[in-house]
Amino acid sequence: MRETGATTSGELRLHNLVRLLRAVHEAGAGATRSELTRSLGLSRGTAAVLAGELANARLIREEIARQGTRGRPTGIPRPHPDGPLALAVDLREDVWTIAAAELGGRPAVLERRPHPGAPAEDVLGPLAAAIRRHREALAPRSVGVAVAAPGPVRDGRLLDIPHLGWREIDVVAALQPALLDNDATLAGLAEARRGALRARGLGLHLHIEFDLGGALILNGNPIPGSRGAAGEFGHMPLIGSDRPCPCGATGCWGLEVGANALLRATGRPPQDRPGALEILADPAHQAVVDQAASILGIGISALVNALDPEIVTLSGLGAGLLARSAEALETSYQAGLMDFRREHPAAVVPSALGAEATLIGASELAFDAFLTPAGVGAWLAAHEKGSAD
Amino acid sequence: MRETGATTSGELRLHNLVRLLRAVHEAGAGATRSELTRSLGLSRGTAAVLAGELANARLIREEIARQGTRGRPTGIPRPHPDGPLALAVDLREDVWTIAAAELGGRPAVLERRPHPGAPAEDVLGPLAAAIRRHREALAPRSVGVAVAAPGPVRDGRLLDIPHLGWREIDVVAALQPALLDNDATLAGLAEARRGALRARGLGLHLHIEFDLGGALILNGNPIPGSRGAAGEFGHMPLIGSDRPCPCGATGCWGLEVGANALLRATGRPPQDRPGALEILADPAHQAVVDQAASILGIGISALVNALDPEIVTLSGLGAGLLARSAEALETSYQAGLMDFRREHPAAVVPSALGAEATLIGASELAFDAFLTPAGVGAWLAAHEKGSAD
DNA sequence: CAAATTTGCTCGCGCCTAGAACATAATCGA
DNA sequence: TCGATTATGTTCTAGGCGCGAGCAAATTTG
Repeated sequence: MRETGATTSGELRLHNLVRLLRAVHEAGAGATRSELTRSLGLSRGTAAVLAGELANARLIREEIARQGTRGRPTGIPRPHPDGPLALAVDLREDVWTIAAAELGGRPAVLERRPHPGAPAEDVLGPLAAAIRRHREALAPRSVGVAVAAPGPVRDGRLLDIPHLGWREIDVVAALQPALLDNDATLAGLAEARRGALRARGLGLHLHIEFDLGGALILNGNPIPGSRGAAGEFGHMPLIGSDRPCPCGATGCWGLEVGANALLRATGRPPQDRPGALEILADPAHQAVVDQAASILGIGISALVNALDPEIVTLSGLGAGLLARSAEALETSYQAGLMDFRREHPAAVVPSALGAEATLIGASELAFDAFLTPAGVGAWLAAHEKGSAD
Repeated sequence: MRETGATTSGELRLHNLVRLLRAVHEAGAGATRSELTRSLGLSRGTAAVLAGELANARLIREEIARQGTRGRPTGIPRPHPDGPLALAVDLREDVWTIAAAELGGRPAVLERRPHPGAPAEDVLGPLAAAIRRHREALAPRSVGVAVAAPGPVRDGRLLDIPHLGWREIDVVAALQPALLDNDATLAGLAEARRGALRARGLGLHLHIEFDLGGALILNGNPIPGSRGAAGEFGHMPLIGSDRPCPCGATGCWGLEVGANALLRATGRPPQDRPGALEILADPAHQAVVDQAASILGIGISALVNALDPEIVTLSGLGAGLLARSAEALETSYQAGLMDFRREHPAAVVPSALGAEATLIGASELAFDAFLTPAGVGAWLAAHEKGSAD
């Protein structure tokens, strides 16, 4: 999806426009036109034409760079203030959030509402209405909607959230024009584009809440499952447990790491996220935290052995476990590695984005669909008559 | 590596030449020029120019199609009989094989020799000499050498084979111009290009001998590890064992599936490959085979849960376990899956290529490096003065 | 044997990018 | 303070590329 690959000389122009616009999106601002020209391997003449065309279509706006270097000052192409917006939706078990992001920018929250959780129609109906309202308010600037959901997603449409009783809910049909993916996968995507996995070849992101999921990231893109349900890394029997998992399998290691593991070990009832955070913060429960961190280390070592990522990032409770119990995690991680990996083991680091990650990932997903010859081409066709500002 | 992506109109020609040549390589023969023209989205005029240029450079030769359809007969572009050759080397613990492959063709064995196994210099020295000899004999047709090795490979250069005492052997330096990868990974690559993983989105290949390795294949390409050592799927503690593994970790499930597991369960000494094959073929040892197959099923289910491949292929002993004990494998595989995966579980099938797979994979690796703008461009530059035949 | 069909071939057109030449606007150095 | 230097934007021409229309060629069909 990131490599376009032109075939005809006509497609070439669109291909290079997309490359330039994508570079602006990735850099946010911060990159000058001359830097972009060089890094994309274009001639100055071509770059001028492309930048002019993007500016004309209100996709970018060039500002003069305040600089200390010699020579004629170059421009800094920035996302245009009237440019495209992606709508990012973070759907959680008890609340949803709608945000809008400009190219290269962070999503800004438009609306956040608690919801009843079940039945699914009572959640998705109002959410669909809210999305429609915001889409209409943002009118021609909106170029796509992407939704992050807290459960396995299949075929880009169907969502399961077992403990809410959601079974094969067709979220895309309910929300109409929308892209859908798992929240952990999208947190990984965000990390790949804007966080610690940026510019890395192969990276592994693990997101821990009640469940343990994530994404394997290759060159900035999550490896997609054949049915869109990859990254369920928590559902492997890595620790010889025979505890049944709500997923239907047995002994999943994610059961011993997630929020419910902390609650169980301290005798609290399950499904209490604030409670889990309390335990994580409470020095009196260090042993419980150490135990979860140790098992996390085992799981990470198994995945590093198998997949050989360059770096592993942790978000959600995973970041907390790493912060509070780095030693236990590191010890079991090292012990589980193959000998030849111990010399240069993949670094295990916390996510750089925190709670914002899922919204960022959703907006990246929406912009990925836009930043293609088809998407940009459609925008250009709609804006080409508009002259320069 | 497969998507080139032209930027200038000059690169466009090379890009399309590579696309066409790659299509011929993938189809072997069997595809007519008009079919290729359509599937590549070219106009007839452009296709004529491209085909002419490739024929002129002795990369393809067009033969007239014997056909029953109406209309003017189209040509069948075949690899040129004087076209490029890839040298594929299968380096095993006790023997090496050198083979040569044409575009789109199977490797033909040139030389096979047993070797002492250790020290590494005594193996690689004569092998390097043999490769050099064959390269010189094939003179200008040879476009690359790729080596499949039976152990983890790091950084594309370093090879470990613990039980032969090979530690961080720089195979590439010893064999000079050569690409190196793990045999299981290359078997997976072969399966992806010429076998059961062909035209699949995400596939998983597992190769079982003494060790259990493989490759995760996305759109025909193995996911590369950050240090080139991905696919060591056997080294995860999936079954609660505490058996130490020669790799340095503990409880690796590959230990209970590979050749040594069969030998151990029947009281035989380890490292006896023919012995393991005997056990696999002997109905008296069905229970032992069932046990290994059952554990294989557990491992596959864990990997399917985590990675969501469309299909899983098995080679080496894995194909034998599937053939001899499909029921035990299937039972534990199903039991280990997450509920929502059981509806359409990834199919588990034997490799379509058998023992030839590693050589095929090595030749694909060598041709992958050639079938790029740089590789084909260099060949064209060397052959452009030569007129048509 | 003629009509129909499919494909190959040739050529002009529009489009694209590179690169050279020039213009512009900053810093540097005396 | 002011020319020299440097880096970049702008303009324009030249060279290439693929498309597509029109025509030629070769086979099947009836």
